[in-house]
Amino acid sequence: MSPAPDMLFRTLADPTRRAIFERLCREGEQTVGALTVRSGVSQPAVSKHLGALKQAGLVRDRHEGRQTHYSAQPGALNPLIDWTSQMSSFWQRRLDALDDLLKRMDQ
Amino acid sequence: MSPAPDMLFRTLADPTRRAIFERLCREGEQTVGALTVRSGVSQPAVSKHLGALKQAGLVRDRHEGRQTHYSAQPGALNPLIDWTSQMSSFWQRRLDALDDLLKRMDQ
DNA sequence: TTTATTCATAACCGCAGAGTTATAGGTAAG
DNA sequence: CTTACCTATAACTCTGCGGTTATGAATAAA
Repeated sequence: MSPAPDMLFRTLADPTRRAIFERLCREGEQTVGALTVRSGVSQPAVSKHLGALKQAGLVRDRHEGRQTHYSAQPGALNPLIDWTSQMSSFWQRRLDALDDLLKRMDQ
Repeated sequence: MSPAPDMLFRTLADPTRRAIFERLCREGEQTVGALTVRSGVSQPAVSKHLGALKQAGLVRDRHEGRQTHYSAQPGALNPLIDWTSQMSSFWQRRLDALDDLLKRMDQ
């Protein structure tokens, strides 16, 4: 029920938006114009995606003159990592319990 | 561009569907009826969500008489883990490069 | 000052998808 | 055989959102 993973999943669900985030991770800081070029969509669309990414805490913006530079925000993926490892631990724990049970039945 | 993370993100983006998956991870195998009870939505809605989860490889179904048991499929989250760690490694690598540069400028 | 550039916002459109009710298929119970 | 139960599918509605074009605001260039 924690809101953090929800926001991240919804934000990263869109392929275009995730592609933008990936580019920022791979290539570092980019201006809106640079991001727009190979995005396959219009500049306003890119701006909206960047707004969503920013609201999810996935990117940071830095204004310099008349252009805005965006960069990926590292730690933002942590809730996602936490969630996945938690899910993994759940079924792992249940496997352990099953293993335990079988071992005790063995004796 | 790999299709695996895309499917997982889209499937897990919906809160209701993710809640169902979480329950299966926490509590293990469940029938459709049991999952419907505290889901807040109708039984057909739950069935559709389970269908989506199954298509994404996140759950497995087991037919027993007139009821169907669903269980979480452990390894299915691996592409997600890979993707996040890859993104993390990207900006980590760039931070290392920056660190290197600063160190060399220092001398 | 005027013009050009860069980005964000507004207003609108179309569609994917999450929800519903109704119902069919298959299995257990009477 | 008939009835009741469990799940899946069909058909439909409606909202959210990703896309567009048009335009505004701010800054650089001429």
